Amino acid sequence: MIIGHLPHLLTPKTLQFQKGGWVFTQGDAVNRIYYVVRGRIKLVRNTEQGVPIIIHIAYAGEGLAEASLFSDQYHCSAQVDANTEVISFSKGELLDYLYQNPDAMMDLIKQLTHQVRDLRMLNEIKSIYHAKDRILACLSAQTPISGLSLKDIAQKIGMTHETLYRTLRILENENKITRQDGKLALVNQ
Amino acid sequence: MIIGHLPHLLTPKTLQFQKGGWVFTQGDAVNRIYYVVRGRIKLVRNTEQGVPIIIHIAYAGEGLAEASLFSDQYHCSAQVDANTEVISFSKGELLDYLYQNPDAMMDLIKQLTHQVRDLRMLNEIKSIYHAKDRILACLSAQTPISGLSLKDIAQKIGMTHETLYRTLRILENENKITRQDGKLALVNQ
DNA sequence: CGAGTCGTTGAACGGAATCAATCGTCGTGG
DNA sequence: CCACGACGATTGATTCCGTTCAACGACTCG
Repeated sequence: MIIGHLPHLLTPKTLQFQKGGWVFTQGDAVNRIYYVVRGRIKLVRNTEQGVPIIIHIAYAGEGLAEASLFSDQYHCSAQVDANTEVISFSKGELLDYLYQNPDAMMDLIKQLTHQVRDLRMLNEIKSIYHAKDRILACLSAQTPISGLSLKDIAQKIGMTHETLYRTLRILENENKITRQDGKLALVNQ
Repeated sequence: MIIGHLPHLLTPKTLQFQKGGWVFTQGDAVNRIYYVVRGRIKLVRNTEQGVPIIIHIAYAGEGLAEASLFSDQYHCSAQVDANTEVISFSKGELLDYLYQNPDAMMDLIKQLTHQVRDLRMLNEIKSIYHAKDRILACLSAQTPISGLSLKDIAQKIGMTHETLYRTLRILENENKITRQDGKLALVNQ
């Protein structure tokens, strides 16, 4: 994560939010850049047609709308979905610091390229129609799901939690996967 | 795209591929970084379980596995899915150039953050169950689909082309969308 | 001219969503 | 401390709709 590499002079601020709160709302001026430390945050965009659409659900370790580093206003709202802790940095300070530290920039590029890779993979996993195959692909691909509840995993791979529970049960009975205290693992055939 | 900002001294190479050809294969040493100029390339990973999984399908304008900038071997294979033109740069030269040009790095960061945003949004769109809603969300969200065939769009938003055709017809009849020479557009209610 | 691909429509099936109910746990406040 | 509410995990029954398989016309490219 970006956080580990940032010097303290960047005046990070830690904030606690309760479910339902707003970290920022669409149209707000972008002054600070946020990262989720604990909890879960929903990014929602109000479209011109009036129908709000979910853009992303951010979990611990993720940044909120990093693209806002380069825009003046947030293009979406960030609604807290569970009790959550976020850390924030001044956008200006962050940009200045990056610009003067090639190593930090390169590091950020590295993180972003890995994020892109993971997201692309997740996208393809979501294209798999059958729940069984999707779950197996998710496990084969080492999609980062550690620390997530089953419900969150279901959300992440695009199926209802009911279907995830049922299909895990089937895969377990078929000896394709194992479950020990919530951790899923493939059985190497 | 990154390409526009790169100086000619980076010795770009342009290559043509026919369907079925391989740009690189899993395990190859990463010497060059590729971008799709025209056509379509499938990224495939062979998992330890032996089942190959599709990681991504790259269209014109996209980079292939930018994450490989920071690794020694490709972690997937790139198979040409249609007659395709790619441009490539030396990995070493590219890294050196970036490292010495903060503006170029910042520019790359900007592109990557936007890519991340787009991918996150696409991910959420794919979580929408009903075909109608998914298509409408895709159009509302201004997902970049221009230039893609309907078949490619179907692939991108995770449904079969048959379903896309049928649902577009329904949405057209319901006056929710319009189609003029293949271009889709929302009807502003 | 033929192969390949895209766009399109039809019919049938299967499986994932949906709604609903239960149980256990954890945190919170009275 | 206990009651209550919130939430995760789980299972059941039903409905619906997206996939699948199949077929066809139009078009392009070699």
